[in-house]
Amino acid sequence: MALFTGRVVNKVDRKGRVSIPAAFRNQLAGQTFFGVAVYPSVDRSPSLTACGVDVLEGLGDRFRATSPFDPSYTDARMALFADVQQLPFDSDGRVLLTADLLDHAGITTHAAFVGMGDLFRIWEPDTADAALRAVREKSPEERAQLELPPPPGAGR
Amino acid sequence: MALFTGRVVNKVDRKGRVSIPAAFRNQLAGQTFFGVAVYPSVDRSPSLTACGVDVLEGLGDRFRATSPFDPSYTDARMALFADVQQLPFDSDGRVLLTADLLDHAGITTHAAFVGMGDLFRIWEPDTADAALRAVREKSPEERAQLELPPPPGAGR
DNA sequence: TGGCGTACCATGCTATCCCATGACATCCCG
DNA sequence: CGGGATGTCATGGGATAGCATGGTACGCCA
Repeated sequence: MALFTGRVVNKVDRKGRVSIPAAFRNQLAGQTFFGVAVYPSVDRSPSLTACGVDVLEGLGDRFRATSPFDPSYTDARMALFADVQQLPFDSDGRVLLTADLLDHAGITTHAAFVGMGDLFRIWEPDTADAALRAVREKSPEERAQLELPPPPGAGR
Repeated sequence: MALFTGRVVNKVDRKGRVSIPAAFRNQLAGQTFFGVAVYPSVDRSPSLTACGVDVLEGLGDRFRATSPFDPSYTDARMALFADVQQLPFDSDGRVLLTADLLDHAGITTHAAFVGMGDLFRIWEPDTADAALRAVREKSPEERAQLELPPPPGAGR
């Protein structure tokens, strides 16, 4: 499974293309879709969140098991999929970020890729630094207490 | 399998023709019917819901497993299938939206395609934006709580 | 024969592909 | 341990095919 770590800054060219760091791209090899899924971060930070499409396909399968006429899941379907762009890699491992995405993150000439485990984020580099600094400046005690998901099989 | 994501606006010409976005159309390649199934959204929103015919075929198979004489399913058969139009792609990947469908969604010159996973919706663009805004403006906490289908194999 | 619906053709644009270049980092061999 | 060779990676630009869109010709049915 994909595990994204580290922080890399790459250049965005005049066409909006940007190389996905090779370390990230290699994590995504062997998927059904050779590219990334990117969406504006849900926490309203000026950043983009990215993952492999297999994550979305797992979600899609769950909806596929429901009736296409059941209105219960309409909001969830929109919230999850409407803002997601599936960006294919070109032959050199680059993707074309849409104007919407660039605008949301305030990215102009450079993009910072920040590993977050099974996801990664794309920032304007200065903004990324500020966000990282905020996390690092927490005291050791605070960092030790950061909320983690429960381990698998934990009681409910 | 088809996974529709993102939002695209295309033009509707004087004849009611509209290009299905290539990203969506390619998801539908290799189906038994080269086109889309479209019906007025059942949640009474002024939008159309669309999917590949394979989704409906799956539904049809479930009815096929029952007796054609069993009156229990008569209403469901009518409710589900009567309002569905199967619209074939022309040689350029366009479909001809009927006056009924255009009217239901209030579409005149432009149509917004919104990905919803295994389905997508077609809206009048401004109406789509309003609906999307309503979803986006939910807090991250609310969005995390949206009702999802149960994961496969979940208890019943 | 007229009207309408359908299929086919033409065009401009944009994204995609492909190749070239340069910078590193690594590896291998002396 | 040093230096050169090799391959990967990031980046830029130009050619090409695909896509969205508009228009026209044809055929069917009334």
